[in-house]
Amino acid sequence: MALEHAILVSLTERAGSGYELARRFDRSIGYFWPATHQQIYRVLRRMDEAGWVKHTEIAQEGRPDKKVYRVAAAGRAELTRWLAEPEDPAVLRDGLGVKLRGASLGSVDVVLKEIERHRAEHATRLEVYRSIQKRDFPKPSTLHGRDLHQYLVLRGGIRAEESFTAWCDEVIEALRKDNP
Amino acid sequence: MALEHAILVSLTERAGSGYELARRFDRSIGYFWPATHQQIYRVLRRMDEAGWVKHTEIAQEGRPDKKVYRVAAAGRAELTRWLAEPEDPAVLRDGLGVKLRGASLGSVDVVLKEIERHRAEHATRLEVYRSIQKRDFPKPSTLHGRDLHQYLVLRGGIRAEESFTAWCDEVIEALRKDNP
DNA sequence: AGGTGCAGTGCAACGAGTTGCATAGGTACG
DNA sequence: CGTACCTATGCAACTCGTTGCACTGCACCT
Repeated sequence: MALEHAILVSLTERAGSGYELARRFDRSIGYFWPATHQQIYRVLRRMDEAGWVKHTEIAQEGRPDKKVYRVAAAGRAELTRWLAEPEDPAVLRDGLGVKLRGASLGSVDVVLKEIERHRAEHATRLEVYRSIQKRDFPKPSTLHGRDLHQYLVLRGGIRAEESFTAWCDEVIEALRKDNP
Repeated sequence: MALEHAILVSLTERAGSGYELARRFDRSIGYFWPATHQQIYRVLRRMDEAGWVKHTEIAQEGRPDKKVYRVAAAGRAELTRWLAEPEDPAVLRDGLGVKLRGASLGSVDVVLKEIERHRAEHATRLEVYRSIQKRDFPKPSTLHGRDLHQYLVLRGGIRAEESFTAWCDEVIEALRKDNP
């Protein structure tokens, strides 16, 4: 599995503390692999014990000390091993589909409102992603290597949110027509 | 949370055994909420103890006995309660994004092959969904109520797979151009 | 003076999902 | 005849993810 690997990818790009990693996940890698600070701390300790990463304690003024992690040789080896290993395709998992499926057992109107709410949230995420795209990748055709990969991951997030909001629109329209 | 509720929705439509439910999940509800037989058996027992469902043991010839579950009053109440309750929007979680992000740390070529493989799998799922759509919902504009909801859920699965395969295509093309 | 929020790490308990295995009889194939 | 797959249920162990909490100290707002 992969929180280990997601962290290794992030740490290879740049060393950082658990806290910093948690914030990075909220942005970039988190589009495809969300994680809370709790998970991250636990996995960091595990990887430290396994020798995949090393940490240095850094004393700070006015702030708590922090542990900055770097990827060790064993971690790099594990990462390349994992990159070459096939992975099971992901599955969708969204309670909203279950709600829609069961809508007629409760109030269709309430479920409709819920779908509108989700649509709004996903549209907000979409706007966030689009503004990142504009800011960080204004000329996609000029990208290469790591920057290109990062851009393509962002594109995945954008496409997923576009598709989801479009589905919500289809559902909302159909339910409105059916439920006058 | 929601495996309970997914099962309640499915059982409300039609009573069934754990085994049957597992197979139903492989098809319809599983597009949005996959579950293994293990999870289903465990949750069924839990719901039985809680009085949300009742079971009848049915002896069969040439086959093992089975327990057919029906939704009880408490289960119906729980289901309508849950339907009215707001739910957190789902997040994407796909290791493929992490691999792409880290591609330059290993072999871009190997990651590209992996993406092609995922594309093929998702395309297969998409074809399955489309054939279900053709077979079960040839005239979507005539649908109402529960049938309409079921159709719209399927549409969600179709849209998700379409969007994913299109993203894979974008990635494959971009990586090929970048990696001659 | 008190509340909120940020930076920073962490424990403990729980809930959800995964994997391997066990049992058992029937059918179908080579 | 053996193997493999289908129906049918379930235990045990494990990993993964979630939630609530604890502690420190500074900055900012009202």
